[in-house]
Amino acid sequence: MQKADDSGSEAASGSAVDQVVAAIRALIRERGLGVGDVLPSEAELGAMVGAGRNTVREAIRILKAYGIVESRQKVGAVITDRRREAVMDVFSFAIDISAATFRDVQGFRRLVEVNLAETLIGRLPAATLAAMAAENAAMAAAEDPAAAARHDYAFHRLLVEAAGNRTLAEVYAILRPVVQRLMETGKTERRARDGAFREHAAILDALGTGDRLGYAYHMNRHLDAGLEFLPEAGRG
Amino acid sequence: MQKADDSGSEAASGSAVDQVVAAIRALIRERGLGVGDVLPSEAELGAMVGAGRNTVREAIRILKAYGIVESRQKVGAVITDRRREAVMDVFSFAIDISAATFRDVQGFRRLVEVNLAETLIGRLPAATLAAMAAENAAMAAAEDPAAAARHDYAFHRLLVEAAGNRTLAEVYAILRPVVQRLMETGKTERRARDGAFREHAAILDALGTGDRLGYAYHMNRHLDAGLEFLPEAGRG
DNA sequence: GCTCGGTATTTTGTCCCACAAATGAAGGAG
DNA sequence: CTCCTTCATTTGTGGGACAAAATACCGAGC
Repeated sequence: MQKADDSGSEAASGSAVDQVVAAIRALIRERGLGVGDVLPSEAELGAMVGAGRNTVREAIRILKAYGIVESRQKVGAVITDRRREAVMDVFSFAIDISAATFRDVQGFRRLVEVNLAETLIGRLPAATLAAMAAENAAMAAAEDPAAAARHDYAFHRLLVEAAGNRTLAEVYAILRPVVQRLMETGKTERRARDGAFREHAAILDALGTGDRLGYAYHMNRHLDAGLEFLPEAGRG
Repeated sequence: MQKADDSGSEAASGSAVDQVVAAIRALIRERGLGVGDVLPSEAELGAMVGAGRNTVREAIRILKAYGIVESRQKVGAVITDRRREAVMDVFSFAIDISAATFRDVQGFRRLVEVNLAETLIGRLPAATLAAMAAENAAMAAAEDPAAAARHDYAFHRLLVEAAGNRTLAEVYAILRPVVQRLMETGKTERRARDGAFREHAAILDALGTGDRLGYAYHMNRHLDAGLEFLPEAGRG
């Protein structure tokens, strides 16, 4: 009864569910569907691909988990874009994020943030600098590590967004759960939090005075310090 | 999709599937399950929560989409942590392609690739350099623009992957459709393709001789040239 | 003619059942 | 003791049924 072996369309990898996902992807692409458009009903999709409704439902369930569609009864599966929320949900699970992931993401931040000086210096509005200073002060004054981490992240987000590149900003939004959690582990000790505050201040100072070398130096130190509280296993 | 995560109980207002997801989360937390442990079978979970097997399957499907579990027949759903891959998969889904997007992505590439010199110079294996040269030659010799674009992208992928940062490599994999399409439009004219070939060669030369300024100069020029064939609208 | 309310219909949500496929486990033959 | 066969368990897929929700439609009343 299964193995319709439908040729012609996406020869997706393995399972029937994956094939349906691929078919829906193709459908979205070919028909140019965007946010607000509705997918065919589950029964229709099943007929199109030669799959049962259960299989189609599991495929749609994947897309829902991805934040790409929402389904409403009587209407069907509507295309949305809540992918960032989905990412937050993914990392809200109680599983610890591996040290290797932390290191890798921090390495990515180093590749990007340390080199932002060229783009930012001289082009950074005073308002942005002031906002960053405010976040830094709020971080130092925060009650708990989670709040401090939020302000720490906000500081860096302002920095990154000031570069004026949307792709970069979105990448940082994706990485936010990992980055912010790492920041949180680095805020439990008073000493470390004070160190981050001083590093932020030095970074701001370098940005204000146009000191590129100083910026790179302090940013490098700052990102290194963020990894200080990770277990030593799994170098990256 | 709530954030029950820390609260003691599992209120789980929403659908039955959401309740099962919450129950599994609670199970993972309470039993302290980690990577490698297996969840109870679908039938057992259904009995525990009072839900049908289909409902349980959809809940597990969400966790699979999140990269939290993998299921193998006869064994069951084993806990893994492929969340990073899952997140990247989410964002590789559908990217809108407009002139503004091209400009933005190219700007992101500039932020990253121009500054890779510090990381790469002196640490780039000869084999990688040779592979990049081979891709460059293949690009120049390619029959059609699409093939040339594939080799162009391969050249840059080798460069980026040589930095040894997984996050960066995965971000580039996400951007691949956009980047490669842009490369394709820049390969239709013979003159432009020859220019790209020479720029690649100059980049390789600078990498080989450790000429950081030369690398940055040529990479900047190269990325600029890639935008030459875009319509003028929407400056960045 | 227009508005309000009830009915009809479509579509998703959940459950049950059945069987196929995979695969680890147990048991038997050499 | 080892290898092979058989078995049992669990996921994978398909089909059917009914409930719930929400839109669409149609008729009654003003």
